[in-house]
Amino acid sequence: MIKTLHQHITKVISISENEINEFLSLFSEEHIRRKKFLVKPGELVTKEYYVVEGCLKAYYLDVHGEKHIIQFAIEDWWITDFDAFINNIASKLYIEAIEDSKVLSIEKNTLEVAYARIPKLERFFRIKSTDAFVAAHKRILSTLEKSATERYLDFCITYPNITHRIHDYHIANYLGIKPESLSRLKKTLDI
Amino acid sequence: MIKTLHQHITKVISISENEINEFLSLFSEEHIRRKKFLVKPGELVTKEYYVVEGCLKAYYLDVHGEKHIIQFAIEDWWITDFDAFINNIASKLYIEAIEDSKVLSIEKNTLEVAYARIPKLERFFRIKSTDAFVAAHKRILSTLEKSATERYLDFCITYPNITHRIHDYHIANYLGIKPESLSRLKKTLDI
DNA sequence: AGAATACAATAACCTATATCAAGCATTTCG
DNA sequence: CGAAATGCTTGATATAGGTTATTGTATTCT
Repeated sequence: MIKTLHQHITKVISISENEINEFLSLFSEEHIRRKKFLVKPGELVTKEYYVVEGCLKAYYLDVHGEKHIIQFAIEDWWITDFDAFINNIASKLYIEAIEDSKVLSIEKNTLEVAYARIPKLERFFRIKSTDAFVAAHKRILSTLEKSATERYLDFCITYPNITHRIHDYHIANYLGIKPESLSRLKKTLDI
Repeated sequence: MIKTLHQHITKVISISENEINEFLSLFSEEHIRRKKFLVKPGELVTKEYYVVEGCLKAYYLDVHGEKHIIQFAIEDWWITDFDAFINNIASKLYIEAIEDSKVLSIEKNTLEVAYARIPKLERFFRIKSTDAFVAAHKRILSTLEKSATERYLDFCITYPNITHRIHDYHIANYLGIKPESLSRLKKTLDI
């Protein structure tokens, strides 16, 4: 279980066996059932989660009660409310399991201590952050530039492994359209 | 000129005078005239820029030749094509001065060497990256959730210092709407 | 198995923003 | 200085996607 995280890290930085084992020992294994929550609005978010197995979604409700999915996370992805986690503020997000899932969690305080003991980890998380930043930028571009149909096709290509695991209304929500519109859009694609 | 960058960094991390001066010495001052480019598509992006004075925009042209502004940068902001810079790939962006501007630039290689000599800098750029990531996420949320009018009001509140310095068609472009729509939208706000 | 619930598809109508086109004001430049 | 280019506003019309409602089909629960 820890092994996938081990590989995930050593893919990005070179680090001694001692150091990485010390770091991995700081994570806790958590099991979370479908429809249960890792994070709810108003809570402080003290942990960051690495997904070992399953599928989760991060979403929030806007002032009109509309749900907006920000991120899906499957195996080998990180998920948390980064805004809340980084800035020590109350979460605005729900993070909910779509499937029964297994995650590895680490406390923010623990992570800070680890940064001090093993500076290479700063590098790992800096790289992860910039990657995430670039991905977020790409998503901004796609909403600015593309029609719902194009975004749906992009989604299918980029996340083939997620598409068949989650409902259409989740995808519609992620794309920022209504399920009815996604349905209409899919019909025109079949022709 | 270097002083604003000095303050910018010491606001975020604590670092000795020797270390920060060593780091600051790695930057070059560049002057760039209105309508001139720091970056053009197809180029490798080897530098990151800190704006000391002036105003710049980062934009790209989509397959239909439509222009999309990703970011404005004024005094005390960083700008580059982060995707190209981080992943050593050809840029897809234009970075163009809207006003005559002064920037401090640092080479990627130089920055990597600086990370090795002064590990605290990893921390600084990790924090900057996560901040940028969170800001990008907020922008995603706002395009998913808000009307053009709401986004315009947000823009005016968030960037009061930019609004009066750039043309409406730049703002429209940033908001993802046509100048005509922004004009109409502003008319309804006056009532 | 049968009832209840959740999800997907479709249709008719509505709204925000795009598109196309024209006119006016302001800035830029020979 | 005057002509040209640039930017803003306004009007008429088009379109993507939203809203509401209905029906059919799969899941889930007891």
